[in-house]
Amino acid sequence: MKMSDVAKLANVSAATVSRVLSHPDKVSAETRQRVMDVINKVNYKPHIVARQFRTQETKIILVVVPDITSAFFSQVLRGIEHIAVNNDYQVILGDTENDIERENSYINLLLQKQVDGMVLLTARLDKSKLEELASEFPLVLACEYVDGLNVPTVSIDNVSSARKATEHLIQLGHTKIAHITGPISVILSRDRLKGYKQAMISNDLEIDPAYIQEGEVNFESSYNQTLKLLSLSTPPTAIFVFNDEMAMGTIKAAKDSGLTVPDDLAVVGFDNIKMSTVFEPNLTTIDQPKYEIGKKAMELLLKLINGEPLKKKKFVMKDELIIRESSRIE
Amino acid sequence: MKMSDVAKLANVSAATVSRVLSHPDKVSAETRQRVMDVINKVNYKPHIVARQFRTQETKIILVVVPDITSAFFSQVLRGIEHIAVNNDYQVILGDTENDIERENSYINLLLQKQVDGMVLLTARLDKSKLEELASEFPLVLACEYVDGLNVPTVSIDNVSSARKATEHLIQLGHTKIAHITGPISVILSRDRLKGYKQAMISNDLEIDPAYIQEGEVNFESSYNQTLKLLSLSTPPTAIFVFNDEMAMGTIKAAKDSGLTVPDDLAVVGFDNIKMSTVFEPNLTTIDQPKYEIGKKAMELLLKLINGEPLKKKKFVMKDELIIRESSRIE
DNA sequence: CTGAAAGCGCTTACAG
DNA sequence: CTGAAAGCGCTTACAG
Repeated sequence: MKMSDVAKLANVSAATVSRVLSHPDKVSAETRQRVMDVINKVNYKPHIVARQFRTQETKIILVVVPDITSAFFSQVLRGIEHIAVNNDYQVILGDTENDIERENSYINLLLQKQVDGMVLLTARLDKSKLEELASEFPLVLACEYVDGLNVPTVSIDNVSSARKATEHLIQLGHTKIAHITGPISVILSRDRLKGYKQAMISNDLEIDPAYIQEGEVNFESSYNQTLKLLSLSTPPTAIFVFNDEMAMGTIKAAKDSGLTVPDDLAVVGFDNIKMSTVFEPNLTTIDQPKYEIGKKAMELLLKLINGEPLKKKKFVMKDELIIRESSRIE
Repeated sequence: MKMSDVAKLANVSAATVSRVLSHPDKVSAETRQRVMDVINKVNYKPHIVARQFRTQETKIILVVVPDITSAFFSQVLRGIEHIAVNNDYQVILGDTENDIERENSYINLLLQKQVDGMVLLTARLDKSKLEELASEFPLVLACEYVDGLNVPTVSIDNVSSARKATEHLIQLGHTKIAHITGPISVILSRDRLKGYKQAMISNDLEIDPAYIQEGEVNFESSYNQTLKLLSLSTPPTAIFVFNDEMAMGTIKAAKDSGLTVPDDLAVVGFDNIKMSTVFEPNLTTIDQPKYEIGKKAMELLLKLINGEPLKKKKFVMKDELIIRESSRIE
């Protein structure tokens, strides 16, 4: 059943059926009713790909995620999805599993016009490549970003939030504060490290190079790096960790080493994923507005797609230090 | 830049360019090379929607998930995605957030031919509606299923695994065993409840109606239901809980009530999500082969799409009882 | 091995 | 308000 068949049954032209569906106000009430009756009777559904082809827009956007199983990104994704669906866009999921090759390959969907735009939740590609792409297609970065890149970006200020997290530990009286970073190739890791260093320096605390350990973004890696830190001749009394899942690994390592958190070791995580209030001790962490980041990113993408002007390109969302048991002194 | 432009530059017809891209063996090596040179030089990318329109297949499948932020479903999704991407399919994400209306609306993507097939990870719709849909479109159910429905389905045997979980508690000597179910409108909840009852009955244990509490699929709900159970005049000494996240809520409630797990209360969860080994005490649980379920479901969907015959329709994957601290007697 | 031609099912500018 | 016609960019059956 196609549009011309419906047209015949309703004694109108295909053009009129199309109008009834897409611009009902351009059709007389009487005709509209007659056409709608036929549509309902035969349960006609327009062939969307034909429409996409004709209008040259797919009403599909692509979201590229570094890890779909992450509690953090799935919340951002939900924010994106809500706004997308509310605006009649579908979402194609691009899970890269932190593989830059896969990140790269998803760009083809844009080049081949399979999607109208793209939200990158991971941005490991060349700056020049991204810039070129953004000049040609609607593109928004969220969570991850690229230094000095002139592309719409939504994120928190990772440097200042990491500084805030570290200063919280300093205020608790800690001086031997270690930091377990994420993969240093990722800018988020470098920015959080920067914030840690700023806090240490501005409080006249020495930064022991051995106190900075690079981890991977998972429980086990942080567990191991923590054991390493705890076996130093003067182990730290507090650790700021790249994210919450890793912070749980750190706490587990402390427990397994016979230490109590926060008494023997204070720990601060990052992201405020749901588990941070389930895990014991509850995690002190930096809350990122995950849903809002996704929402904002999708709103920007819609503006780009619709050719609306953007007032500004960098959107810094509000984070918040949330103090819980893993650093609280009773 | 379109195909006919490439054709002109290479001094061939558009048909030949198309063949170079889609059936290179049907073109002479020389011509193929000449065309490829032009394609690379001008960085031509075919317009995928035009191809979709012409071939009447989109190479996109839809996955409908009840909750994208769930640690369980994101693993299933990853299995689906891997097989999809390996077969040049893209995945549109349909997050219903347990809303049957949204589940229903995603069906339009199938009716409007925007996707070649669909994997349902939630199946709350009418049996007849699903059957009708499956007769017309490639459709696979996974995780959730519908009783007596003749549609390809991948899942574990929830009844027997729930029985196994309950019997584990019985073997530990427990007789006062409660069960916190999921929403009873969902078949998974009913099947796990059935398994619980079977285990109790076949071991001559009384099933106290007050020992069966319906929960929602989240930490808080199970926390509250557990408090209710623990305040009974003869509280249970063991609880089998619908899933791991809920089991964590149960354990938290026990702790907050001054009980020790597993000594005062043994707890068994379901799914074996990653957090079940991070949470303390580690959860005894039923492992579901999440990734493999997704993989299998997508493999079946591909067969349906390609018109290959299915040897059977019901695929029961292997689950496993994993005994950890939350029920272990030292 | 290659090309000319038809056609996939819509939408929209144009004419009336 | 409505219709006739063109055309979006490919693929493929057919002919040679």
